[in-house]
Amino acid sequence: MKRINVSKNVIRRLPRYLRRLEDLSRRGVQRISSGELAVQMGLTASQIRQDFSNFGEFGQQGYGYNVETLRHAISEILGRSQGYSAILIGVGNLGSALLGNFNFEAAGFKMKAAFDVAPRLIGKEHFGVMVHHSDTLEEYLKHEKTDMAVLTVPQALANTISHSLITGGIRSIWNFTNVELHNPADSGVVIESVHFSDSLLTLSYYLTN
Amino acid sequence: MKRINVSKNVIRRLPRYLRRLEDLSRRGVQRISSGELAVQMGLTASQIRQDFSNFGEFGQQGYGYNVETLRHAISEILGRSQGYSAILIGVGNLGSALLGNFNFEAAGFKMKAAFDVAPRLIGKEHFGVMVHHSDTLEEYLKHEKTDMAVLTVPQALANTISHSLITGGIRSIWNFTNVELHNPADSGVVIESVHFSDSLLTLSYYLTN
DNA sequence: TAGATTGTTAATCGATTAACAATC
DNA sequence: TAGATTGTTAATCGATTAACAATC
Repeated sequence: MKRINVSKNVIRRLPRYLRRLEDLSRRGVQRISSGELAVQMGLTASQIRQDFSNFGEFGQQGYGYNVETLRHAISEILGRSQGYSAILIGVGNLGSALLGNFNFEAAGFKMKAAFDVAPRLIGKEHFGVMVHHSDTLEEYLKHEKTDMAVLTVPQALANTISHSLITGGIRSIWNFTNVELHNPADSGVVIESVHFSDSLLTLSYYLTN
Repeated sequence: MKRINVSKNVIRRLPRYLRRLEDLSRRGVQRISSGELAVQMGLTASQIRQDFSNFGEFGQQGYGYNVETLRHAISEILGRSQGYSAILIGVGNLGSALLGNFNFEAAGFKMKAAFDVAPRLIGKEHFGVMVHHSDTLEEYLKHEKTDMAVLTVPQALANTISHSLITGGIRSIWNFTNVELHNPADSGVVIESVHFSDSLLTLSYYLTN
């Protein structure tokens, strides 16, 4: 695999390809051409072939792509079989919703622990995950190498906890706080933010204009 | 305002500008140049001026931008004062999290009603919002012009309900189901999807590569 | 074999950056 | 006034699309 400087746009399309391929696989489709995939996804065949060619050669002339092979390849590119370890900070409504409904396993993450300050939660399992007091977070990180932290704390705490996580050696943060986290350029920590309000305001723009 | 064909990239940046300007406003900053804003946001001054120029002239030579004026202008461009009406379908963990924590008012939406099928919820207020039976959705839409529906139902129901919403005359759908909704090209319905798993897989990619 | 479709090179299109006259 | 900074035009860069030889 070459993978020299793959553009952000391409990377953002990979999960969409994966979702479509999983759907095709589920429906028993065994092969697909870039042309057909393009129609289904509202892209051009050229773009699809260009995108894939960033990572290798997955097709066959005259045939197209084997759905299962391609699905697996993209899954690997996205690192879904890496078995990353995860924790969640902030077991409120949203934190609970993620613990209870979101399939972390399917994305290749193992949810190891949760953290909160509410006495009623601490020391108990919540959706199968043990909740610890937030004060023990730094100690936890010292002993448990953790690849990803889901951040679902109140806005006021966002950067404080983010700082603890980064100095504690976390490798990435999935940020739901709607706060722009401060991340030193040299930290190497990956931050991916889900900004609900940005999304809704974008919708509002299209509604208005 | 010209607004001839504003690019998607520009539109996606607007909420970020707004967030930054609100922050500056809160901190009492009264004016800012494109150069300073660029440093704070990790963009170029050129890009910022280009972006704003899509919508009009908000600055002043030799001075820069008045924070409050600019904040208000972008807020209006995004339609935040339009007072849109909203409903939410699917009062599960995630639906509840949004009803309870997300500030719809701040984004210019009034949450009018919620829908679910669980008997324990129906007919009661949930975070100040009355929950109706999903069977009454079509009837509701006939009588109440509704600008936006938050879709937080299980995946299996996503496209069925989405279809009801579209035929019922909804103007937009904020989709949290992680399902690609089928939307007839001529429906004119705006669909904005928050794909949690796409976001996490993107994070996973950066972690892996 | 003939038809289909890939991976890649070349052409085009669009977005970002640079430059600068206008002017506060 | 001089310095600062805008809005916009021009230049550059990158991403998408088109074309096509290779080949299954």
